Formats: sequence, C-alpha cells, structure tokens
Amino acid sequence: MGKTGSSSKRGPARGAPELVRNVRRTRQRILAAAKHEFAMKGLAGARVDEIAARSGSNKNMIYHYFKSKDQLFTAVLEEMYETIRTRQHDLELKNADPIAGIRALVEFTVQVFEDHPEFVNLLNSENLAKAQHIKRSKKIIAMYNPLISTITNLLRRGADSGMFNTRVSAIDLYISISGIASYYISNRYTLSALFGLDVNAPKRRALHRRQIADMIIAYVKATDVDHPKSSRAKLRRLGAP
Amino acid sequence: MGKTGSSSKRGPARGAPELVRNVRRTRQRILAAAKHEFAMKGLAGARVDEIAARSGSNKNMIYHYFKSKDQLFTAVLEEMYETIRTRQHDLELKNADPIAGIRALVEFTVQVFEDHPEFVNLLNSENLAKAQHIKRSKKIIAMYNPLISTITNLLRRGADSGMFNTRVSAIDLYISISGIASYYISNRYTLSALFGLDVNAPKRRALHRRQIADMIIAYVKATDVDHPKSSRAKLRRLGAP
Amino acid sequence: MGKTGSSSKRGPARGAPELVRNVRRTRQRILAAAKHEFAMKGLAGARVDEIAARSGSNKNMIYHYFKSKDQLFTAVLEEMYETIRTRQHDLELKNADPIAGIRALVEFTVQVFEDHPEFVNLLNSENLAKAQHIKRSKKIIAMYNPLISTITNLLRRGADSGMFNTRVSAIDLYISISGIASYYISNRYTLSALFGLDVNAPKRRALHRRQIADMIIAYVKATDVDHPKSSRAKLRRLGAP
Amino acid sequence: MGKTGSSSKRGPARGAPELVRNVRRTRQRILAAAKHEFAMKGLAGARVDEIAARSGSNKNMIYHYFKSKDQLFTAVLEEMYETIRTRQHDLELKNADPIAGIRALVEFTVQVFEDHPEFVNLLNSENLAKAQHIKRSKKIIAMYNPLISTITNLLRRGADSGMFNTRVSAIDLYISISGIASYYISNRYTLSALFGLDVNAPKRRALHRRQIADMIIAYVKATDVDHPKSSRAKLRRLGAP
DNA sequence: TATGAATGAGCTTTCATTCAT
DNA sequence: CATGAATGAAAGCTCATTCAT
Repeated sequence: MGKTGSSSKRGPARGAPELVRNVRRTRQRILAAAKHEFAMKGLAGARVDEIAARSGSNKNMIYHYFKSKDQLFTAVLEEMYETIRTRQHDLELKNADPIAGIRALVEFTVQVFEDHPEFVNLLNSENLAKAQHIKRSKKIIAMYNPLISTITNLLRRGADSGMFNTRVSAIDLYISISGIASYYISNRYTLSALFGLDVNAPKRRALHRRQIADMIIAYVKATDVDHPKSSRAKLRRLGAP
Repeated sequence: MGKTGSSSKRGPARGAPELVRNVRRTRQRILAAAKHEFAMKGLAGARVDEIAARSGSNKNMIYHYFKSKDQLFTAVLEEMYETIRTRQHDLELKNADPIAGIRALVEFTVQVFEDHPEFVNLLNSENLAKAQHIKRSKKIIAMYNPLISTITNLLRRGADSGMFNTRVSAIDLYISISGIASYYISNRYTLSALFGLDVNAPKRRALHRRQIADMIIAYVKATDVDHPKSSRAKLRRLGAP
Repeated sequence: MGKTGSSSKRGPARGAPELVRNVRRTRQRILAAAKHEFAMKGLAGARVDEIAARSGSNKNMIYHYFKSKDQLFTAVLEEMYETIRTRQHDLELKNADPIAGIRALVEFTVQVFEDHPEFVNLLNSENLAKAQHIKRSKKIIAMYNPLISTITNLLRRGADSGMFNTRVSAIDLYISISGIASYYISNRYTLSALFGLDVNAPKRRALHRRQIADMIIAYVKATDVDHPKSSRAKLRRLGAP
Repeated sequence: MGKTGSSSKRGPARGAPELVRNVRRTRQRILAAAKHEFAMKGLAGARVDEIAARSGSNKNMIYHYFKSKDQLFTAVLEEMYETIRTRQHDLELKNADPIAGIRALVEFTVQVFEDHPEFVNLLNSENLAKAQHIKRSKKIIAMYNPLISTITNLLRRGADSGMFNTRVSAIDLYISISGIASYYISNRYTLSALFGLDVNAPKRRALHRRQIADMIIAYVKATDVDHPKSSRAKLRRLGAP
C-alpha cells in the first residue's frame, strides 16, 4: 500500500531521501515514546493512545509501522539490546590489569543501568511475558553479547597470573553483577519505602557501586572458600518449609 | 458451591465458627488466587474475572472483601511481607559461627525466593507502581524486618573475632544478597533465552546459590581492598555517553 | 438467633403483641428510610443497601416485608397518600367564608408540600414510572380524595353567593394549586441556579405563597374573562415549530 | 452502519465537510438518543447501552464525544436550554396589548412544554441532582433568559395603562406560569390514575391552557386583594403538624 | 425473626485495533 | 504519509436479589 512510484533514489530530486528521513524520524519518535510508556507502566499497563500522543503522532502510524502493541514492544526491546550491545562493544579491557579490569567491568555495568533505568523495567516486563518477545525476535537472538568473551578473557588472564581462583564462570559472574546492579535500581521504591531511606541518593549509590566492585573482586580473588557442610547441619532448619 | 463436606449439623454444635471459617476461607482463597494472577500478569495485566474464577468465588465477593483491585493487591503484598517476616523470624543465627552464619543467611534468602518465585514478580509490580501500595499500608510499614538486626549482630561478631572487615553495612549486604537471589529468579526467562541455557535447572541453581554465598563471604572477609583510582583512569571511557 | 422462648414478660402471655410491635417498628423504620432514599435519589437511583443501612436493619428484612424494590416503593407511595389523605381530612372548610376558604385551601396545600418536600420527588419518580405503582395499588386507588368535595362545596357556595364565577372546575383548580405549590419546591434547585437567587429563602417562600392565594382568588372571582381570539392571531407565531 | 444514501462522491467536491457533517450528525444523534433515554428513565435509570443502540452508534463514541454519562446529561440540558432560549427569543410581545400579551405569553409557555414534554422530565432529573450539572455548565449559566425582560416590560406597560396592579414580580409570574404548565405535564400519569380520567386528552388540555391564562390575567388585573388575617385565624389549624 | 455471605446480571468505562478518507 | 472516526470485546465495579443458618 502506497510505497509505489516516485522513489527514484539519485537524481536531482531530493524529495525521496527526505521522506525516508521523515519516516525514520516518525518511527524513532514512536519508539522513544513507547520505550517511555512501557518502562513506566509495563506492557499491560501501557496505553497505545498515550504512546501516540507522546510521540506527536497517531495510533494509525503505530499500527502502520509496528503492526501491534506486542510487536512494538519487541521493537523497543530490540533497540534496548542494540544499545546495550553497542556500549558493551565499546568497553575495551583486553590489556587491562585483571583486578582493574574487573572493577571497570562492574563500573560499566552499573553505569549502563544508571544511564538507562528504563531498561530494568523493560526487562522485568519481558520476564513477566516469559521472554516471548525475545524468543520471536531474530534480531535479538542473533545478537552477540561481547561482554561474555571479555569477561572470559579477563578471568583467564587473572587465573593465569595467579591472582584469581579458577572456579569462576563468566556467565555466572555476569549474571551476578547485573543482578546486584539491576536490583538496586529496579527495587529502589520498595527498598526506600521499607527502610525509610532514599536509596537513590548519590552518596548511597556511589557506596553501593563500590560495594559491588569490592564484592566481585574479593570473590574472584578468594582461594580458601570453605564449604563447611557439617557445620551447616547444626543450624536450625532455616525456616524453610 | 465449594461447600465442604464436613458440615455435619450435629457434632460438637458450634454453628457460628463454621461460618466464620468460611468467611476466612473465601477471603483466603481470593487472596491466593489474586497472588497467583498478580504474579503471573502484573498489576495491570491481572484480571479480576480470572481471580474470581480461580478462587471459586465471584467478583462481588472480591469487591466486598477488598474494595478495589488496588486494595486487593495491597492485601497480597501484606500477606507476602507477613510470610517473609515470619520466616525471617524463624532464622536463628545468634550463636552461629560468623562464617557459617553468613552462609546460612544466604541459603535462607535464596530459599525464600525459590519457595516463592511469585514474590519477585509482586515486588517488581510494586516497584513499577512506585511502592504506592506499600506506602499506604500501615501494616507493612509497621512491620519490622528482623533480618537486619540478625545481620548486624552477625557482622559485629565476625568483626570482633577478627574474621570480618568492619566496613560492611547490614542493610547494603541484605540488599546485595536479595538482589542476586531475586534477579536470578526474576530474569530467568530472558537469561535463558539469551544464553540459550536453562537457568532454572537444579544444577545451575545450586551452583548459583553457592556462588552467592562464596561471594558474600569473600566480601565480608576481605581486608585488602585496593581502590586503584589511577589505573581506572587508564581505561576507556567505559562506553558511557 | 436466640430470641426464642423466654419472651413471656408479663402475666397472661403479652409476648405476641410485643413481637407485633417490633415487627411494625422494623417495617416502619424501613419505610422511613426508603422514603428518604427514594426521595433523594429517585426510584432507579435509590440503593437497597443504603435503605437497609439507614433503617438499621438489613436487606433480607426489606425483602421479607416488601418482596421487591418496586413493592417497597409502592408501600412508600401508599404511606404518602395516606398522610395526604389524613391531612386533607383534617381540613374543615364547610362553614368558612368562600374567599377565606379558598385562601385556607391554598395555605393548606402549600403547607403540606412544605412539610413534606419528599412528596414532590416521590410523585416525580412515580410519574417517570408512568404511575405503574399507583395503578397496581388497590389501597391507593380505593383512597378517596376528600379535598375535591371540599373544593366543590366551596366553589358552589361562592357561586351561589355571587362572589365566584361559575366556570371553575374543582379538579382543575386543585391541579393548578398543587401545580404551583409543587413546582416551586420541585424545581427550587434549577430555579435558584438560573436566577442566581435562593428560591428557598423564607421571605421568598412567604411571598410566593401569598401570590398563589391571590392568583387563585382573583381567578375564582373574575367574571369578565375575555378571550380575544382575534388579537391572538395578530401575534407572531409564538415560536412554536 | 447508518450511512446515508446521499453521499454522492462528485457534486460540489468538498470532501472534508462531509466528514465534519458526519461527526456532527453522530454527535447529534447521540444527543437525541440521550435526551430520549434520560427523559424516559431519569439520569440514574438511563442506560448508556440503550443510548448507544438508539443512536445507531456505539458506547465508545459516546465516551469519545462526551467523556461521561454525567457530561452527556449536561450536554442534553444545554441543548434543552438552548432550545428554550431560542424559542423565547422568537416571542415578540413588545407592542402587544398587555392583556393579549399575557395570554400570548401563557400560550407560548404551555406550547413549549407541550412540544417538548421531555423537558419537564429532564428538569425533574436535574433537580433531583440538585442542579449540579447546570451549576457546572458555563454555557447554561451564561445563557440569558429573554423572557424575563419581556414579562417585565409587559407588566410595566400594563401597570402604566392602569390595567394591571403593580405588585406583580416578573420572575414570580414566570415561575407560576411555568409551574402550572409543567406540573400538568409532569404529573399527568398520577393525576390520570388518581382521578380516573385522561388528563392528556386534547379537550382537557385546551381547557387547562385557557384556565391558566384566565388565572394569570385575573391575577395581574386584580386590585382589591384582601388579606383577611383575622378570618384566617378562625380556621382550623389546617392539619399542619 | 434476623443475619451476612453469596450470586449473576448488568452497569459505566476503557482499550487495542480497524475503516475510510 | 497521515488522520480521526468507528468498533466490539472486555475491563473494573455495582446492584437487586437469594441462600443458608
């Protein structure tokens, strides 16, 4: 529908490229508005009307470009992962000292979430949806996470130099780092309400950021991890059912 | 509908209590169904009709007992925090060896989330709602978190015995432990999809559980934490915008 | 539960009458609450729950005594007409001077509506329902309106004495008096809002009451009523469609 | 759905106006259906579903154009007052003979109510709602009632010529005329049921219309209004409580 | 007689989606 | 490419009425 006819790419007629740029702009605006709305209210809570209004466009454009609310959400996720991947790509740790490398890695991870607090909400929404959008997105599935190899490399170099222990898995380490960083942002409201403090305050955030780094470094360096299964048995049943 | 078989008219002749028990049961059933629905679909995605059907009751009863969807959600949160508090109360670590105590604490925290994976979803929903339900709930606000003092006590004993360093804050430690444990459950779908593995597999879960414990213990024990600010400067700008 | 047995308070079994009195009290309370609720919110807007609460009773009692909301409304109308009839009966004008009699009649009619402003609302509701409750109420249909014969008598005496003209119909006069009196109460809110004055102020009400009387008296006395059909034709088409 | 036949694509080639006309038509249809429904069943008794069906549109359109049931009711009232105002404007009595003018005025008022019996129901509903919609409507509040000045003028000319007495207030006269006319229509069902006659019959209606006029004219002409307070004292206490 | 829990139909309102221009 | 009207299904919530004790 409609795309026929006058799209002669070159020539003196600059009309078409401009149109293309407009298309991209409209699309981009919708995407930005959608990201905001989905992050604020979740997938189910988000309103297509609101996205249309915020994007300065209208509902039909949304359906024209994205077919459905779910596919719009998928597009938002794709953009998010694209951003993450790009930034991960920019992180260069190949020659860093292992310890400093780990610290930089943590700082980086925290920084990404602090720069994009929407991301944790989008991820939560996608998990509520059992990752169905990701699973259907060829783009995201094909996307490589360069951080994993960076971490693998770092850990290997640390182990080789005798500074790190050898039991650490890159994926698990990545998950743990992301976990602490993400949780702190994701749960800032309940934590603040329950502990009567502002988890978001710059000082607290800086402290927490250092704590994460210290924790991860202590972990990768640790050699004498004791697993006192016997002593554990002495403990009360832990309240588990 | 849902009338229990055991209503023998004679018997110990109690009459009223049976009715009261039914009231509580109906309420409890609604609450259970609501917890399930809210955890599965979030606050906005949850359907009151579905809760009514699942509870074997009807919508009117829900509104009779809970006034509104939001207040029902609040009640679900209250029950959740009640459960958490009760279990935390059961955890007795006063006389445990500090190291073993920390390990038990981690195990416990992980266990609670594994026993109640709904909790992380409910918490995510509440954070999406900026903790507005918690803030309005006198019950939850008044609820004391006994774990914090347990941790404080544990850390002090560890520090006194020279095993732990003294810089660790109880609240931050609690947040970090919860963070890793919760994130692992909350994000299992996206993690599984992205890394092409089943994060939920018992083996992986056990491994992760141990990793958390090792990490926390390494952290509280660590004494020589170096903060090489200079080396940090050498790193690339971390991809931050 | 439990009121059985021991209610034989005095000598030769006074139990029953007491019960009967209670029954009547409960019924009466429901009726009073219903009158209030129906008058305030109309038939459709009235809430059975509210009537139950206001009567200090419960919904089942309402259905026990009155079968349905509509029959309860019918009962309220019956009570209303009973009250009106009783008061009309009390008005004794047989020997009054015709003029004074008319004035007394007007005063009386206005007074009844001022004493019972609910009545106009109930009547409006019943007219909205196309008088279906009245039509089904044997009680109301059988009820005689003593005022009509009082007016008839008054008009005849006035005409006989030469004071009144003879064209006046008792029923129409009654309708007109009721009309002005009722409208003033029924429409007090819109009139006040539109004219920016408090129609309900005692002074205004007294003035209006006198105006009605003056108008009616002038009417029954008037002899030279001219019907200038010709001049009427000269007027513009009155804006009628 | 409801597409009118006359949408000949060629013709004066205007495109947009047709759409606009449809919008207005849809809005107008909803308004007409709402007027009917509100008049028939009152504000609380009216059903949005029914309005949607009758207007040949759907519920969403109603909420799209009018936001809520209450605001729809307000719009209906606005239209009603607009109609009344327009017709009042059309009534030209400046040069009429005072007596003929009063008669025309009465005829006119009665005619408006007879042409629009819905109006009395709408007014009753609004009074039940304590005029809250009128109070919030800038349109209605700003609307001038040209009849009042017409009446004022008429009364003054009548008084100047010595035909009318000088005590008559325009507003009160207007209220009384409207009162009798409105009551007759508003209460036709109960009156018919109670007196066992058809108040609505053309003959009766004509008679009543003349009676009103006679009454009003007699009133404005009357000079010797006696207020025999003494004789009033002789009367029984009027049955007032 | 009296009570409170329960029911289901139906209410007002909202929303994702499509049509028509 | 863009718009705004239109749709129907379904959402949250309410109400008259009945059941069970």
